Amino acid sequence: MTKTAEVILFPRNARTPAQFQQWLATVLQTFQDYLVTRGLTLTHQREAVLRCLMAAQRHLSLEDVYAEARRKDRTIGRATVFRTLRLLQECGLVAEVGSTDGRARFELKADRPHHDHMICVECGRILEFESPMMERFQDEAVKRHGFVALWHRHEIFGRCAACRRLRGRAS
Amino acid sequence: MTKTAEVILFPRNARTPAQFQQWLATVLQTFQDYLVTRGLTLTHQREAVLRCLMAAQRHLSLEDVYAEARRKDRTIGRATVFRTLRLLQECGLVAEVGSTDGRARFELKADRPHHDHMICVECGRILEFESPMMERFQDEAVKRHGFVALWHRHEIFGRCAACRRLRGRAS
DNA sequence: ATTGATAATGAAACTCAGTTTCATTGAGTG
DNA sequence: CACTCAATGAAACTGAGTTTCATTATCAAT
Repeated sequence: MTKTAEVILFPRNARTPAQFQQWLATVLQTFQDYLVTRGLTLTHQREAVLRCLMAAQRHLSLEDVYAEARRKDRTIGRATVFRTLRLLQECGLVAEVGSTDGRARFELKADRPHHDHMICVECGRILEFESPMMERFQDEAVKRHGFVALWHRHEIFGRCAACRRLRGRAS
Repeated sequence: MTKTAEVILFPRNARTPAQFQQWLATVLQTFQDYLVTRGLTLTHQREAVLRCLMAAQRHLSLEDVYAEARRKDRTIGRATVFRTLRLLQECGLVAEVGSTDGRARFELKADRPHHDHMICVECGRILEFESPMMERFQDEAVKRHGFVALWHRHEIFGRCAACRRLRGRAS
């Protein structure tokens, strides 16, 4: 299987600095609210991890977040990043997404409405797409089986337009 | 409203012994054909791994296959099971499916038409379902982005009807 | 401020599924 | 038979993920 070095996120919708601040405040508040219900506090390390994810233009792995956070604070540890990512997943702010290199990657769910992923096996690029119709039929299928969905993962692996143009259609 | 045709395929549709033999022969032939193109041979160990997967009534992990194969042949090794599973994936006979316990699990793709999975986070049960409508909208989305799909993974994690009845709706 | 309780932390150790190494076996060919 | 090379299993290795543990930070109650 192809070993891709990096997962690239398609550029997110632009945000003005003011919009970003607004968004930041909201998300931080959400996180803090969750922490409070657990008797925990929003420390500067926890905030740093969340800020990394919010500023990132791509899906980050634990190691990515660790390296990035460490650039600003030499003392932050892997363990804290790990534990914070777990907290963020528990409160629903962050989700793990698929990757082609065996490392878990994370994205902010609060960022954009629900979307699925197309992952290029050639270059590792991740294309995000929405399909309300698919969501609808999924909901229907789930209900039909008496199931209650908590989260889902829909990843299509294949070859993106750019890679097909470059290398032709041959496998 | 369009009616989606979903089918619960687990437990799988019964096969008569004769039908099973027919199926077995076909699948083994497919595997051997692939091996030949690579200058490899269908050894009894490789056949054993494939037979385990075909006989199984559930999704097996590497360790499951190893234990099962070892029941019949004390000498078979983990490494061979691992390598055979890789070969089976390469030739498209087998696919990795999601799990809740961190161990990769495998299923025969040749067994049934394409289907997606609902995975109960409580009991780990996997419900398989088809939704042609979802497939259709997926194809559409893929085309729209100039993507060519090779395979995909659609897993819905949640709580199955039985577990909800048992434990109530509380999280 | 001082104390005591407890949350939080980072470095390092540990886990374990997954993967590779390597010496040996086996199957096929000339 | 000798030669080649695929195939194998045991054991060693890998590395992302996770836990441990000694230390530090926080904060409430003196």
